[in-house]
Amino acid sequence: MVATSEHTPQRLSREAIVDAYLRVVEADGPDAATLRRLGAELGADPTSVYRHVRDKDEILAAAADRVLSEAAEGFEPTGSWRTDLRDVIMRARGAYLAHPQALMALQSSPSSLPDGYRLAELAVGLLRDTGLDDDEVAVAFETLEGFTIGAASLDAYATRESEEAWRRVFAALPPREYPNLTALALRLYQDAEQAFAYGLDLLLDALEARVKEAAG
Amino acid sequence: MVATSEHTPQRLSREAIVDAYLRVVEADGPDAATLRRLGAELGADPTSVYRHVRDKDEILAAAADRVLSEAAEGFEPTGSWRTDLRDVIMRARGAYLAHPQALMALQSSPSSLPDGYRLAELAVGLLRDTGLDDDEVAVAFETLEGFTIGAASLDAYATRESEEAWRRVFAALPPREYPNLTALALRLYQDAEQAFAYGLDLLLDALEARVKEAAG
DNA sequence: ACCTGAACACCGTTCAAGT
DNA sequence: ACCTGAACACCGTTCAAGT
Repeated sequence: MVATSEHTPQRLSREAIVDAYLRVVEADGPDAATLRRLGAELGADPTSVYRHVRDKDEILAAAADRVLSEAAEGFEPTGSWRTDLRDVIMRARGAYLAHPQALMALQSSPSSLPDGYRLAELAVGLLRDTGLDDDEVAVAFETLEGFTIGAASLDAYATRESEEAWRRVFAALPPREYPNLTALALRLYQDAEQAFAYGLDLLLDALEARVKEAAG
Repeated sequence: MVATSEHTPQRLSREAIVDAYLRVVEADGPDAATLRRLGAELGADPTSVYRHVRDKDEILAAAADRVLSEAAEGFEPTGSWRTDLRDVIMRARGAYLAHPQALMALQSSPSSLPDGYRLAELAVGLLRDTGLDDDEVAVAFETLEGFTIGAASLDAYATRESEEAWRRVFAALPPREYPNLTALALRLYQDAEQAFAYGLDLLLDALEARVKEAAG
């Protein structure tokens, strides 16, 4: 019966703040997650959170930690590096799609997340399993990271309307100067998930070819 | 001697505003380009620009148009789709690295740039030259677009310090739980340009293989 | 016809005051 | 020990007033 943290009924905590942040983003998108809105969500003054976190970036980092570690939950390796790497990357994409702002904030202020880097650890491990040397593993990891995070951030902010708007913009260009873009316009941006999978499989194809060539 | 636009010595114009925007970003980065700063740069009241543009997004779109069309200047096709596509993509990367905010703003509000889509037109044309069918050309274009824009936006905001911070974060993780990430930490983020080129060549390798396989 | 400047509705954040 | 609320230094933007 120690319960030192029990006898003061603390209304706020880092965990509650992260809960509120994730709830707001899932309900109304990343732009709705202002500190004033978090205060309302927590039934507290907007500035109360500063008792528990240094600044907003710390909330985003804590949220990123939770989202990333949840995305890694239940991963089961099959033994095939290609299958497993594809799984890991699809999980990372899901995390970025759901919480682009929290995850992107890590880029500008790298921080040491307690559980958040399991997917990255898995990806690096699987790349090393291929037998490629560590210098190539490093750039291959950066490639997959850039493609995954980059494509996901574009897709996270895209809507049915913005995709349609792009098709219209391209279709409306002067066909003399833009014969290919106008011809292709209506085929573009039909299915972001499928386009990502196509690109990812291209990258995995090429990596597999590099592995065979290095082994042969 | 018509000169209808001459007899009123207009201090501001869309062109002058875009000039000022590009100058500020090149001097002090995208975050410095506030409307108040643009006003100071133009020797005018911060709100004067609203006489010439609807909102800030319109300034960003006009700047994107200029940056993109300049990036396409001087392109000379060699006749090899792979060589030319690589050139086109590297030019697009340069534009995104220099003005990430202006170019990224296009994503959320697609607009019909007068000259800005020449690189996109070239990329689509080169992909069609491979002989792949138009549905595959569409997803291949989206793949290259996502990789190029995504990697460039990450790289645009990265600094020597943030890269070093990431290496330190990964190196400091508990090695029992993160054996691969800690082992690889110091090899990561050494040269963004080289890592991008590696990834781009992987994608081009895979596309070339798809072309051969479709032809054979 | 064009520019100014006060004002508005937002941000994240600080700090003295409350309980 | 924790929370409040006024206040500050910023944003982009609107609109009546000036020349």
